[in-house]
Amino acid sequence: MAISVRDVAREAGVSVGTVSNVLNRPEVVAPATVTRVQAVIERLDFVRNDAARQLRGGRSRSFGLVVLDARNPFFMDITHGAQSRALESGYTVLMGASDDSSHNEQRLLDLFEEQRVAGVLISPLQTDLSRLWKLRDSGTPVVMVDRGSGDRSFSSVSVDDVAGGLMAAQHLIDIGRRRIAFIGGPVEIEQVRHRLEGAQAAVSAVGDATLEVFTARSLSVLEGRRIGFELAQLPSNKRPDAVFAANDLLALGILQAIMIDGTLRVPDDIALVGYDDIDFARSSIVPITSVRQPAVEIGRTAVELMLREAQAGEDAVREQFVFAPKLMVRASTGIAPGATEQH
Amino acid sequence: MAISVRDVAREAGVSVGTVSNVLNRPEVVAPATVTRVQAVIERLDFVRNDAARQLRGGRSRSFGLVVLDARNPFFMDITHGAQSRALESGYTVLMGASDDSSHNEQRLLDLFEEQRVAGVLISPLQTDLSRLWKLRDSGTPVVMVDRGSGDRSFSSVSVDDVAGGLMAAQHLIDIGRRRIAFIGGPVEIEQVRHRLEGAQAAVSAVGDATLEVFTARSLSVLEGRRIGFELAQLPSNKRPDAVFAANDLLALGILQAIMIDGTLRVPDDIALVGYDDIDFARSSIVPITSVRQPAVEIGRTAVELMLREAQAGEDAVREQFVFAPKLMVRASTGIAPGATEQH
DNA sequence: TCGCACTTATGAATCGTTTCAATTTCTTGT
DNA sequence: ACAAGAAATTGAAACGATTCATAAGTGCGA
Repeated sequence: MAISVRDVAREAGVSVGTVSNVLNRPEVVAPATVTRVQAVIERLDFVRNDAARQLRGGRSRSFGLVVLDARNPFFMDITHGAQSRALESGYTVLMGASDDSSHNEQRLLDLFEEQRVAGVLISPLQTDLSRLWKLRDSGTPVVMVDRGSGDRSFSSVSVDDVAGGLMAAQHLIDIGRRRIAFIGGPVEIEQVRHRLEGAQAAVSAVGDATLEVFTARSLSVLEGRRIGFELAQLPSNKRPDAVFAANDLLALGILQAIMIDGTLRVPDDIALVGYDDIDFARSSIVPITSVRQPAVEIGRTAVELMLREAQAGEDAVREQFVFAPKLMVRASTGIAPGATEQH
Repeated sequence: MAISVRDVAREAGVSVGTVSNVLNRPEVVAPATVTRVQAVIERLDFVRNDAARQLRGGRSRSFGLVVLDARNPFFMDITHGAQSRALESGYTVLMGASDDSSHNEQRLLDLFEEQRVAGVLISPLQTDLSRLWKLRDSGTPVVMVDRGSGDRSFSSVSVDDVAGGLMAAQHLIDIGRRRIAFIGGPVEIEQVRHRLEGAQAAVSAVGDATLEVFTARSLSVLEGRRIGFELAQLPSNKRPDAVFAANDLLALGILQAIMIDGTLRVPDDIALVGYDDIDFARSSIVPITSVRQPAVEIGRTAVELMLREAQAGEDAVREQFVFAPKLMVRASTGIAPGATEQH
């Protein structure tokens, strides 16, 4: 059924080796031959079989990317950045989501290993990195995304989450809030823990400020809504006057719940800060103050480090790239609605 | 370096054929042998080489999915649905975005063809489907996603866009609007044309209603914002009193522009209807009335049809699955903000 | 005319898995 | 104890592209 190099070779009156050369290093083939073979390729609709190519070559020309949540615009942007950088160097990106389940994470890594991907970019769920060590030992370079490599044993691209958490909480304190709620989870996610850590640092530096932690089961709009209703129903003497959500999806859900409930006003009764600064944070009912992370850049840089590491081979230098977060202040912490927003 | 079936066979004292059987049909191998071989596999950290598998098998166990815009939550949801259904049957989904460029579309299809994917799911950009015919002729089943197959030559999963456009415009007319603007593009996208068609039908059925068309360069938030500013600056006698945007991203952008500009109120001065009903439509500054499409279901169903078609082989029955759209009315066309929204 | 260097082309070996016809081993009933 | 049939195992062939050592062809100066 399918046409192979052999068919092309026969039809063009050359050997298979020559066809392969026309495909991969035309400069070593006589121009006339190149033309003739290409004509036959065209005529027969020959399409290279990537599996055979890969089998012989040992490695594929794809990177595997494991994100925490494929439906979160933040990770979409990372993926986008990674794809575009990879494409520039002739690579493809296979993306999969672990969706807060380390079982899924394992499955994806197994899958990528079977595919002999040229490298794995991962925003790991667990603190246990042994699987990643094993992966690298078997010859697959690994780069951590949106997560630093504490001991510098992996290349990584991350944003300083402790600093981000700190600036979020500090901002709430600066606008006069004292009963702050941190909403985030699952705690397995390092990013969440770091943001909380930063917030705690800011709060404990102020005598009369308190930080109450609400654990979320996932970083989703739905979960945010659930918790938002819970908050809205608290008696006013138990209710926080500010919320710092571990990501924008949660923040959006919380905001929805508060609006639907209707008894509280944002930011008057409750101020709200999110994290990631996804596009939709600025266009929500009340535009949400959020900690910005350069998602597309993170994706691009991760692939960049990957390419370097793949090039260098065994004795690769591990690079840790850390971006600085930036607070985007909007109506949910006090800027009047309708006023020109910060960019 | 890497362990192969041969190594496992040697170590376990069996033939390679038996190792393969343990991997693929353990029921034909004696239980004791299965155990022994599996132990060796475990011990040596053997990982199947998918390329070799595929080469021998002729086809990969992945489907290729081409969407119009990977960062649009609507397509994210389709992807999500497709992934989850595919996984249930042991398949993987490779997703790529054409981003309004038929060049990208071609590149992706070429890539998928080289990979010998088990099938291609595509939301095609162009009306010219010859590439898809060729693809199918070469043995790759094709299913159209979010787009009907007019002549029933392909299996497809779509939503009745004409009906959707009609109900959107009809709703605007019902709430008393007469100067309606349709904002959408590029016109190459069939979905956009159909939605416009539906809107035109609704408008032309009412004597004093008019429909003005603004062509967008892309279906993005940014483009929506550009057009939104344009609208906001029109003198009141030239300004539409209602906008029907071809998707929610555009609608969101338009809304942002109007809010930033600050001279107009939604829905009082301009009512707004979007399309797709992405999660973020209901949590925007003014919750947006939108035409709902069951995105996750579309993805799942597309893979379902794909599986059937792949199973049936040559003489496959082409099925056209058409979902009905549903109007979700929210504040941007009049429901008081804060009131409980429709679900 | 010969020899040397250089350009082209060749085709067998290779990658690692799966398949399947052939062979060996095990059960059973008599 | 033996034949017949079932169960388990074997190993060579095949998938299709790439590589590389080798061979064939060309040009040119002596």
